[in-house]
Amino acid sequence: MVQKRKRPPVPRIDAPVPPKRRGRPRAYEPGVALGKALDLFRKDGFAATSLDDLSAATGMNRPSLYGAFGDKRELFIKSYRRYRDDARVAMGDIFRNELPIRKRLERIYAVALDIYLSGESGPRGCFTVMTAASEAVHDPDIRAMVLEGFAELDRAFAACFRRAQEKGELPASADPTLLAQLASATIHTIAIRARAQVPRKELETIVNGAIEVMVGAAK
Amino acid sequence: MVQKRKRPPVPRIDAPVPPKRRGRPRAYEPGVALGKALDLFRKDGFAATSLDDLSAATGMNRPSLYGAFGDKRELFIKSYRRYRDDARVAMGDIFRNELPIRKRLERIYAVALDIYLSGESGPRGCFTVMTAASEAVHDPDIRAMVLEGFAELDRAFAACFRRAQEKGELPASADPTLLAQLASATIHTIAIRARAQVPRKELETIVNGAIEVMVGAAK
DNA sequence: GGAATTCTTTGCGAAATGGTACAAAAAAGG
DNA sequence: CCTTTTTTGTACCATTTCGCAAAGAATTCC
Repeated sequence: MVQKRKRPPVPRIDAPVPPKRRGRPRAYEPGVALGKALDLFRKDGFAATSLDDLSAATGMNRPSLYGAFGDKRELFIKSYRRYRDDARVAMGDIFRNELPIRKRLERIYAVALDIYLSGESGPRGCFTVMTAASEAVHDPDIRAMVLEGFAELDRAFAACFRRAQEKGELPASADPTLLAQLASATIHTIAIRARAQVPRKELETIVNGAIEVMVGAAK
Repeated sequence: MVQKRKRPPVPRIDAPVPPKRRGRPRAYEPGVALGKALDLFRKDGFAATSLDDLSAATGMNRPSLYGAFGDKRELFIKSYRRYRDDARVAMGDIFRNELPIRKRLERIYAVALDIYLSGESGPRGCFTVMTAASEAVHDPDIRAMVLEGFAELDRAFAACFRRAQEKGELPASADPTLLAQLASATIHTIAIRARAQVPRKELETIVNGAIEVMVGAAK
């Protein structure tokens, strides 16, 4: 007995080290594949995206897709989760920051426009809004996710306005919940209009006007 | 020669009289068939609606559908035109009426909610918004129609606010164009949320808040 | 090296899809 | 009654769609 069998390396919490899986190694990275799937779904929507399209975009053939993510609907749901997670990190800092309310709103909408207008073949809009318009009607699970998405945005905006009110940036008479609904409505209208290829300039005009009404006129 | 061949009946302008067409008579009424097609497209969207579905709903078989309306895309476009025409007549009176601005907005949103929440199997939302989210991205013709729809609504709202301003219901400092964009944004947000089955009560809360901001706070 | 495991590849198949060809049917014209 | 015109009904075609089964390849475990 020369030496005890080499112990498996102590798994560090944040180790990106491949954990020595057992069989044939994957030919794809689940993360990037899911990203490609999300891109496609955002571009064409659920119904108009075929498994062949998804297969081509991810580089995985259909059985692999199926094995990794389940059927088309499950893949769509996982793509949506990914979108929400991405959006959360993109927005999170700004929502949490302690900037003046006006500055904060400006940054939020700027990031939103970046997200909605990105896309090589046309602006991709807001996936939550797109999904609400299509799949959410007939699929209860998807509907629940979309509703949670709306609610989360409403809450985040409301927290912003409440904080601003506490800091005296808004009059005591202002209603944070109401303002939040207006802020969300502005998000929704630019998301939709972006999808119809309204140019960024016009969307920014809408945003600036809305900000003016929300924090300018009320001050 | 007893009598000159009976002249074709003088065509009264609004005569619903069948004009004695030449061949086999139609087994459907184009108007109602188009209405059924519109219902389907609003429920499921373009991609998820098959010609079989359309055939079943209209009672026309596919060749007849094709002959009457052209291919699926043309049928979709004609359905959309029909939707816009219907919406115009439903909204037209209210927009033209000389009611106090607040009353007017209340009525407009009430009618909008009726349109968006109707539908036997779930609320059908706003067809313009739905189409903007899906087909408008890749189809220039459809995109043009959607953009015109947005613009028309913006203009109608702006005219409302301008008129209210002239009548002294709004301060001279108010910006009708800006207010119109807010009013449209409110339309868009309730259209989307309706589609996600947010109950009417909540949508009315959003509407009331928006009206308050637009004409209440500004007064 | 052989067994076990995990993923990939090929290919199939049953169903659905958009669109059309063609004959039969129903009406008017003569 | 025969022709012409227009619409219907049936049947079909080529393609696409989703999903899966079965065999092959790459890797670890013993």
